Amino acid sequence: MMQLDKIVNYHKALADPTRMRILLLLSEGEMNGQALAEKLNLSQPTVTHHAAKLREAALITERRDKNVVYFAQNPYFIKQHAEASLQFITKMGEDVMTAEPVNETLKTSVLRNFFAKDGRLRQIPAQYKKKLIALQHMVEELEPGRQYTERDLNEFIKQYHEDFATIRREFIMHHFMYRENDIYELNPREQWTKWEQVK
Amino acid sequence: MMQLDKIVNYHKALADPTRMRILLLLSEGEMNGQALAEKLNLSQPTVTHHAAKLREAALITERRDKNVVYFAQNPYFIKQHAEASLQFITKMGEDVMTAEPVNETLKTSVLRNFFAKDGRLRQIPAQYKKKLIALQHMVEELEPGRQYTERDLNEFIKQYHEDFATIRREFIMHHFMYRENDIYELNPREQWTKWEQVK
DNA sequence: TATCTAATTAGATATTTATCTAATTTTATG
DNA sequence: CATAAAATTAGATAAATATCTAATTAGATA
Repeated sequence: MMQLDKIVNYHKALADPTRMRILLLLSEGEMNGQALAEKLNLSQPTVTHHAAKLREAALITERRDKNVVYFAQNPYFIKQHAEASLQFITKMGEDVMTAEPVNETLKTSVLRNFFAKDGRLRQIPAQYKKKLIALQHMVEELEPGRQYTERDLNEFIKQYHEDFATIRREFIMHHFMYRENDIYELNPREQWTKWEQVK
Repeated sequence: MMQLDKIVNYHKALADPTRMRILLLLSEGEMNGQALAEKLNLSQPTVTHHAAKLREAALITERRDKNVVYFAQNPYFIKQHAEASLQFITKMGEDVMTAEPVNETLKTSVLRNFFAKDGRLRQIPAQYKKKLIALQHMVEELEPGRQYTERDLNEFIKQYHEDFATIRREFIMHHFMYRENDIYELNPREQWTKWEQVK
């Protein structure tokens, strides 16, 4: 099973005290290999070794400046993987959805189960398809062509959910919106993330 | 560092495909050792081995009936550990709290930062102390001596947060309330979880 | 070009660990 | 008490992996 390996690899990446300490150090900000080696009292090759594993699991990113490589946390993926894993293990994907409906489309069921009567988003779906449906539902209330400041957008999102930062990021990530010079604007619908047959 | 080992062990427990498959099977409901061995095509000792690791990490529970041992997921701890780990790595504990205040008590800052103006709980604090403060804040609005049905209690909690199930469980777990015959009631304040000097 | 620094790659070693078979323990039952 | 069924424990083995030193590569600069 594909999904399973991915999740196991995520946990393998975190199943080592040295790598955990690296992430901990990086939570303060980026660091280069040498600095990490020193802080951890390890050789540089050892740091390279662990960095490779963390990179494979998409938990860190790297940038090169001259001949020094700076490592940084990738908090978005750390969070995504943590949620996906929890979901996978406990099948909590369905916990809001009491039972998988048969006579209604996925979209209807997401709208019914993840949004409260007052229209607020109960929780961000962790399953990919469902998340996209929820995002799209919100994004459809934005005005095409209008330029939103970050503040505007945050306020808009807060109507639905407190965690505006995550949702704003998702809007960009899935190409519902784009940002230029700190101004956010809707993408044309054709560019919105397409996913397989969500009827 | 103590915390670190605990979190690493949690991930070690999940960093193996066999154990992941066990949890997956258990997400459907409890199973005994033989059944697991058969489903996984492994010997019974191997199952025992993995079960021990999962138990050490508090991810499963076991009950014995006659001479067969039934394993079951411990979804509460799975979730707790996932959140604690995420928190630990990304230091998200402070993410709602923009900066650690100096001139106000922890309690004031939790109330200010985790509760919205309308009184709702933005998110359940993941840090232990802060979580207790938030729980206590809510629990103080319950009537001493009143007997709450589960429905009553859910409604009460939903005033604050959608995830009433988790919060209800926390109320019990930290001895703010107790349940008897499906009726919930406040514990006297003296029994509420005491924590170190949260002034 | 020669040299210096940071990083990676290669290769070796020791530790951890997933799995098995065989033996033992636990609990129930004829 | 003898037998049976399920589980655990003991011990062995093979695979995975964390770490090191030595050698190499990448990039910058004198």
